Parts: sequence; structure tokens; C-alpha cells
Amino acid sequence: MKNQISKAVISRLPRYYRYLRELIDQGVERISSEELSRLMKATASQIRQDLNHFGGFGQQGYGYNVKSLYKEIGNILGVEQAHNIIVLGAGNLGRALVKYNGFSQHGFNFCSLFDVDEALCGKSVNGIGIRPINEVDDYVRSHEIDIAALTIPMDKAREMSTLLYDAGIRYFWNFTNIDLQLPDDAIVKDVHLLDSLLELSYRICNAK
Amino acid sequence: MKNQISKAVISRLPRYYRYLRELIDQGVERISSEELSRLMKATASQIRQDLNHFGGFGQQGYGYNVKSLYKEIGNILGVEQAHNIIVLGAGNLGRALVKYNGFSQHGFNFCSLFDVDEALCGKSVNGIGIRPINEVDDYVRSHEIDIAALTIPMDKAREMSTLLYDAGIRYFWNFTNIDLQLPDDAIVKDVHLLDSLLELSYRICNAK
DNA sequence: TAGATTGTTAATCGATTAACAATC
DNA sequence: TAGATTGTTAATCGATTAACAATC
Repeated sequence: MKNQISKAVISRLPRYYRYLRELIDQGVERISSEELSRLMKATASQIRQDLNHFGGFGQQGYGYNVKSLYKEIGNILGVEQAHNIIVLGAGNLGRALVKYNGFSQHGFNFCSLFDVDEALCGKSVNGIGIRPINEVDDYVRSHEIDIAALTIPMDKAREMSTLLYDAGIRYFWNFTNIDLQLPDDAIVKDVHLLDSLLELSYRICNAK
Repeated sequence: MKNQISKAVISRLPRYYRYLRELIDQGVERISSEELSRLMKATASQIRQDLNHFGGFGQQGYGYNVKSLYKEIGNILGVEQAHNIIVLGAGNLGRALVKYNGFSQHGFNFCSLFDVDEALCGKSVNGIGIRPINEVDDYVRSHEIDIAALTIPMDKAREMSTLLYDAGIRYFWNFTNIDLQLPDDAIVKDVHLLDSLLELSYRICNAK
């Protein structure tokens, strides 16, 4: 889209989306970049710059219409699009993801879990079946899967991600404590839980 | 520490730590910033800059000793320090965190879960007791708690975080889909799962 | 129309990268 | 000692902020 929007901008979009949702729920109809900046602890300048990468959603002298800006950003983020997700690893985290019902309203569908543990296979979590991991290749090739969530042990992560890539997956939601090693057209969104805890630890140990 | 190290640098430390662990496991003894940069897809310059914020860990003509650099970074991150964590919300995610055993080796101890559901209270998960949420204030005031992990519904998140702050908590691991609103000396590390999914969604919708 | 606030260009700031003298 | 590679300063780049003309 346009001439490449920076990662920093894109990463702020979901945050705008959240704040606008809040404003709608509070019955706020219009908001200026100035007001929004106070709420979000950003600069009004940044907000206007960010939004203008995607179009002129505001109106001089008025500001932004909350509802329509919410819709616009939702469109940009593709919340109306359906996205199919498989989860590798039916452990505690994998099951928790599938059980959480907050993703579906934004178009995310969990299609299947996969696990090495034969005893789990055939069972289901929140209506989502667990399949043996050795079926994942066939499964991906015969279904339209957009995203693979990895909640498997670290030592299998790279191997599995490569297998998934070869089967056609390009979008990865990586919960393993390792960086995947994939070709450049793979998009990996890392959720490194230990990393974030370690950052907290750093802050605790270096508190003034 | 020193004259304020930027967030960008700090957020890279856990990543260095992970790669060095890998190198140790592979039996690598020394590494140059050049080699490490190829591995981590960063510039050698950045690596040297980053590390030098904390001290001269390398040696000209030799590079860095993997084991001792690993230890140094571990120290900076405080992996030897014990950190006590409570988890608010004994739902799927809260339980998954407590059940995951990968955090304890870096000094993180889960002390207690808290939940509104009376039926859960008294039970325990992975040996960690679940207490009623209305006891959390007393609990925090009578124990040395460093970090509060929030895995509660969004609509209670701000209220609870303020209560915890008033009880003395300064470090928050926030899994709720909302930004906390706390005084400046509170350190919040957000894990916005939906945000990261939405970023993936954006990338899918705007591919190529 | 006058006032408000955007869209957008220009200035600033900080972070990343390059370069090289210091040194093991 | 010569070669390699760091530590560190200087240059570049990109992102954030400020400013203001355009316009509702």
C-alpha cells in the first residue's frame, strides 16, 4: 500500500483502534487530534501524521468523527476479513489461545490444534479439534490457512516453522522463546513472554 | 544506571541473551560482533554500541567470550535476582502462565493467583493457590510482591491496577486489551495479543 | 465570516550505521 | 610484531515534533 508505511506507524494502528472503541462506548462523537493526543499520551502531530498515511479522515475545524475513523482504521487493519489460524502445540498456552473468545469478533478463526501427544489427538478444545502433528503438512496444503501460532517447545520451533513455510504459510504468531529463521517474505510476529519479563526484571534491578 | 539507557537498547538485551545461550549450547567459545551480527541480522556496529553502554565486555583482536558475555548480560537483566509475581485472573491465560515452567529458572516465582470466581478459590494450579480477588490488597501489603500479571477482563483492569499500585506494586505485566492509566513511576509491560494479531491481519490484507 | 483544526511541509531529535584510532 | 577486532567518535538516516498555510 502507498509507498511503504513504516513498522512504527503500523504498530500504532491497533492502539488507535482501541482508543476509538473506548470513545464510541463513552458516546463521544467527534475528537480532535489534540484531545486524542492527551488521552493517548502522544503528540497531536504524530496522530495527524499517522492517519494521513492512509487518507484524510479528518475535517478542518471539526476534527475526526470517532465512529467513521474507527471504521476506517478497522478496514485498514482488515478486521472484516476472515483469517484462519492453526495452533501448533495443544499445551496450556495453545489451549488458552483457542479458548479465548475475544479474537473471533475481529475475524480470527481457530481451525485446528496440533500436538505430538497422541493421547490428546481426537479430543477438542472449545470445539476445535486436536490433530497429530504429522498431519499438519497435509492439513495446511488442503485448507486455506493464513496464520500459524507456535506454542511448541523451542527445540522444535525452527524445524516446524520451515515445514509450515514450505507448505505455504507466510504469517507466524511465534510464542516460542527463539527467533524463527525463515525467508524474507515470511512475516513473524513474536510474543516473547520471557523477554518481556526480563525487561521488567531489568527495570526492577535498575530502579533509581 | 549510567546516563539513562534507551528503551530500544534494553529491549534488545533479552535477545542477545537468547542468542548467546544458543551459542553456548553449540559449544561456541568466542564470537566477534561481525559474526554475531550475521546471526542476529543486526549490524556489528549496533551490537558493539549496545554492549558498550554497560561496559567493555570484549577484547580487541579477539571478540567476545560467549560464556562471560552471557553471564554479564544475565547480570544486567537480573536473572539471578528472585522476583515474586502474582497473577490476577485464574482464567485460561492466567493458569497457562503459572503452569509454564520456563520462567522459574530466571528467578521468577509465581506466588498466588486471584480470581472473582468463588468456586475457584482454595484450589491450586501447579501448586499455586487461588485466592479471592478481594484479598489481593491485603496480600500485596503483607508480602514482597514485585510484579502483577493482569489476565482479567478489560473492564476491571484499570480499577484493579490502581488498587495494586496503591498497595505498592510498581511493575505490571499487562495482558488485558487496554492501556493501564497509572502514575509515571509504574512500569507497564504490555502483551497485547489482539494488537499483534491485528498487525498480522494488516500485513495479510496489504501483502505485496 | 471568524475560529478551529486539519493536512502537510520543514525543523529537530534520537537512533542507527560508518569509520577509525586504540589495543589486545 | 602484524592482524584482528574492539571501543568510541562522527556521519547518516529515519522518525518525531513543530509550524503554518489550507480549508471546513
